[in-house]
Amino acid sequence: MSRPTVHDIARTAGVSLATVDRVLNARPGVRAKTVARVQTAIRDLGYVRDISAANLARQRQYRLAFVLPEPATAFLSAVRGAVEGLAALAATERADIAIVDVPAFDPHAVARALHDLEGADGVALMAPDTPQVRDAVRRLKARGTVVVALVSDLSDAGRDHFAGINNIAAGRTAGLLMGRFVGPGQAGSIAVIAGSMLARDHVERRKGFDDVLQSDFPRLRALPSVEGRDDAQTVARLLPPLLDRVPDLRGIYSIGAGNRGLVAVLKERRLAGRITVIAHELTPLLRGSLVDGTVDAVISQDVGHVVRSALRVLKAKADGVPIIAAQERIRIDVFLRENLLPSGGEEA
Amino acid sequence: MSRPTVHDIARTAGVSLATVDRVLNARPGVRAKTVARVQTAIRDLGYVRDISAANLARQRQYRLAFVLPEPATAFLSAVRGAVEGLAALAATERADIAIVDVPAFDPHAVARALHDLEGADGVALMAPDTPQVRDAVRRLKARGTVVVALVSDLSDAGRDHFAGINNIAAGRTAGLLMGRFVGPGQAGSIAVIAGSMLARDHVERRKGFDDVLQSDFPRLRALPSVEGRDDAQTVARLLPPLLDRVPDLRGIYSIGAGNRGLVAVLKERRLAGRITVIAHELTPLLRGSLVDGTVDAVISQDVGHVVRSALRVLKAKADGVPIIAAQERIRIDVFLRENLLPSGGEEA
DNA sequence: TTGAAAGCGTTACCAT
DNA sequence: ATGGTAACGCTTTCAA
Repeated sequence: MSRPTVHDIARTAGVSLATVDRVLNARPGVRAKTVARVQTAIRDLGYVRDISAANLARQRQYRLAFVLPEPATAFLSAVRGAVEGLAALAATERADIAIVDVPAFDPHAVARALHDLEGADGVALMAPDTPQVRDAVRRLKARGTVVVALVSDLSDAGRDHFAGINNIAAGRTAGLLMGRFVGPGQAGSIAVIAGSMLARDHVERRKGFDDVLQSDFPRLRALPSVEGRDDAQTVARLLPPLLDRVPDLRGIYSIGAGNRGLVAVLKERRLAGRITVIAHELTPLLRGSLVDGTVDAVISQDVGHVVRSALRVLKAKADGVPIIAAQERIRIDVFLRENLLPSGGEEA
Repeated sequence: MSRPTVHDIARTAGVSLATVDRVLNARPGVRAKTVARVQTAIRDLGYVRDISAANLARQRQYRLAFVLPEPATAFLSAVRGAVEGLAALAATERADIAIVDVPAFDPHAVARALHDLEGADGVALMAPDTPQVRDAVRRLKARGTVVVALVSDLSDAGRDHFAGINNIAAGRTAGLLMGRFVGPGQAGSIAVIAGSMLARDHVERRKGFDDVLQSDFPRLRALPSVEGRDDAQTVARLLPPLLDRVPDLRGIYSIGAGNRGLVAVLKERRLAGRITVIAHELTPLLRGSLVDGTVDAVISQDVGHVVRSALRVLKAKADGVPIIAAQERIRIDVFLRENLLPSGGEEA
């Protein structure tokens, strides 16, 4: 025997297909008694609905958008690539996904972009956690659009879900590796490069890092953040003076992007391999730097996962069906020289 | 306008639905000229097939099996859980998944089990890489069944695909972490506990571990493997005499299962936190051991990924459609105290 | 409150 | 070599 269908239910309950459908979708216009009869049949037969067939018949189309910052860092390009790939697939599954670019670090531009997105079923958003952004998100939500924060969280009130890693834990992981790699009982300074302290993910990573260093490696001192604006040029300009001032440098923690600048400085000063360097997001540059020993560890998140998770949540919340929380937890990946995958860090 | 359908193709090409279908599925019985006309229409309209509708109409049922060793270790239970979960989902997608238990380390039992699986569309198999197993696999394949090796590889001739991590790289990762965690320039011995040297994954991990220690940390000496048979009791029995003989022990590398025995011995001897311990597979026990500091790092593979990947490959190969290699690469996960996820290590 | 019948996009059988 | 038509499991419109 194969799986029971709506026809089977209709037959055993002695009603028509239409009535079965009404009960199945909790639509009104059915007597309580009839509902009960159908429910019984459903239970007895162990019926489970064929989602594909349902969607086929329903012809549902989801209107979704991903809002991403510009200009693109290597990491953001990877995110964009993942979204584009998913958009192609999602088209098959009745979802239209638009990508909207917005200047980074510009809350007003984000607000404008969100305004234009009125009427969408769902929006995934990577933006600074500022009042303007939160207001715009609230307005969108009031219109019935589902909003998911991507990679960098927005405060609870402002979004329906967060798709990304726990950035405090990511910072703690970096701190633990830094302490252990520098060596037991070693003393010295650790330089920290961040993109912007407007970016909530950066703030959180810094906090986690500091916490672990303080509690577990008190002889290591984390210096104040250099703000590199996620830009290689800026990092290359700000880092050397810092290095000149710090005689006991044991490591560098790069929280955000602009790592090309960092790597260039390290090589120029012949520091590559002589101090412990930890950075975020497995870009091609950092992959190469792991291989040649310039960087010791990369803390990462699988952009494919993040984006797919955001899409799943967007669809689920748009339909009002519950999400499986455990399934949407994004792992904090640790990459070292030896556990790099042959090519892209992608999977499914 | 919505997406073009077979009807649109039929209309613009001036043929019937049946002919369109023949072309779409590369079935014979269509004049080259007609094929060309249809192809053109397909291209012009930018047609992409609706998989759900196709599957609905096709009513294909896949008969699949996962062959797993008994008795179950914690890791194997996780694998089984993942398969069961997937089986529930897969039922929705027209796949029947059976789980077949086979005594571990018994190649003949595996061969018998495979014999009984004749007629299946696909089999995922976790078994020792021995001649009997390889022969049985070849017989299955001759009957048209797709065979995927799971977690532990079978030599190339014997299977269609391997779903699992690169175990040499996993061993190298363990070696790198061991060397760096023990500390720069430190000398001493590392004990190695394996399950069985019949298990190909264990052999490969050992090799990778040794290679890195030799090349990058020559002052660390890896001792000959203790064979714990993946059993806590056995490990607890064999480990103490070894510890007594080694005065300069700096670390322990546990390649397989039976880690409850290892942890017990470490605590009894008050070694917990005093030597570097690295093990495989994020079981509840090892998760707890990371938290309390008994174990320093766990190299792992996401069983959910492994199992889903095996299923995808099984279906694809059964249908003769190509797989996307990059998508089926399983990551080597590194878990430390700080990057543990709240609950199960599952995701999607 | 209920039912009949026509779709959704694809495939498959039976004619021609 | 090609076409007509009835499925597949579900939803939806219209009528009763």
